[in-house]
Parts: sequence; C-alpha cells; structure tokens
Amino acid sequence: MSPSQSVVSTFQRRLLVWYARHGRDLPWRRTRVPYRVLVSEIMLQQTQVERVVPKYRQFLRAYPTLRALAAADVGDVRRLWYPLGYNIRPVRLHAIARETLARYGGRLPDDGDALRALPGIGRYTAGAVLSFAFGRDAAVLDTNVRRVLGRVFFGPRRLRRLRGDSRLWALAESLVPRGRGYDFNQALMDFGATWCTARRPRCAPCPLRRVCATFPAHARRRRGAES
DNA sequence: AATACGGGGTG
DNA sequence: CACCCAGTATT
Repeated sequence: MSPSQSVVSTFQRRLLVWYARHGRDLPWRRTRVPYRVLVSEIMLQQTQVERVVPKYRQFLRAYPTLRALAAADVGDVRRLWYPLGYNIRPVRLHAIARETLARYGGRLPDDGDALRALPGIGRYTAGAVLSFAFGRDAAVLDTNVRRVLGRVFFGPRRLRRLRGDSRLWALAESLVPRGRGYDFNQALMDFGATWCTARRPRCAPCPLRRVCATFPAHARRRRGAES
C-alpha cells in the first residue's frame, strides 16, 4: 500500500521547507568532491555527526585526495581513525582508494552496483555517494530515515510488523522528488537526527504532524503519563 | 534473520 | 545500566 500523491507531495514540500530553515551546516555539505563525500559517509556509519566532524577535518588534512590516501600506510590510516570505532572502516576505505586508482583511474564510479562492489560500501553509502556527490535522485535509508518514514507512513503498530527493510527502501525511493535528491535526503536525515528523534521527538511543533501516522499516538501518550 | 564489529553519549 | 548512533559483511 503506497501513500496517496497528495500525502507524498505534502511530505516532500514541508520537509524541504523545514530543511531550508533548520538544516545544519555540516562540513561535508560544503563540497561535492566524491572522495570527500565518501570519507564523510564511511565515518558516519553508526557514528554520530558531532563525533565525526573533527575527525573528518583531521583526516582530510592528512589525506586531502584519494591519491594521497592510496599512497598512505594503512597502519597510519588506522591510527588516525581512532577512536571512531568499527576499525575495519579505515582499512576498507584505504582499499577503496587503491582499487579506485587501479580500476577507475582514480575516479569513484557514479554507478550503484560499481560502488557497492567496493569494500565497506553497502546500499546506504552507495545511495549517499550517488545523491550527495553525483547529484542523482538515489534513495538513502539509514537509522534516521528508517525512523522518520516508519513513524510517518506506517505508524507504531504496522512498523513493528515490518519484516526487513525492503518496504522502507521502496518507499524511500518513491519519495525522492525529481532533481532534489541531494536536499531531500539531507533533509530526511537532518530531520530524523534533530527533530524526529528516537527519544522525545518534537511532535508538537512538527510540520509533518498532519500527515504523520504516529502523531496521534504521541498525543495520546502525552495526555497520559509520559515525562 | 541474526550477529559481530567500537566507542562515546544520554536518560 | 540500557539504549542509541548518517551500516556493512558474514553466518
């Protein structure tokens, strides 16, 4: 069951308006260089934005280009990564740099399957690179988008019954407005990270509450006894 | 479908 | 202490 066209366009429009007003100014939004976008996305895997920002700057100072990273010692790259965690990530990122140099002449491929064939790049990161570096209308589904779409389009009960992410991926892909993949995906993630948060979502001032399948539940709970 | 993989932050 | 965080790869 897919949402009506009017709900979809309302969702898209209101989210983009929200983003224009409340979107964060993050370092990786100031570049479209694929290598830099990739570095940010690998760092952001299961790692909060505030912890990534300083390490992102430090990493790019040390390895400003994909070629510089490819030429580096992988042990040095690993040490620079600490304490971000998931320490296989820098090893795979380093491998991506070398493989990209060897197979693609040093240019990251603007193709989902080719990106996903690289180590450490899954469906989310491929979508992020496609939309944020190459301006494609590809979808992303991370923990933020999963929560936002789950709440708005499925609601608390139906979300629990979802098996796997295939429905959410299909929904995410159907929502991306033509030509607005970059802004829409950034907006969705910013909204999940700062507004439609896991704990204590800001429902009262939410621009999407009129189309949100979960808002009634929150309102009900608020009348009851939640802090 | 379930689990391993880091480390830091929050209520 | 339990849960959360711009996921991916392997069982």
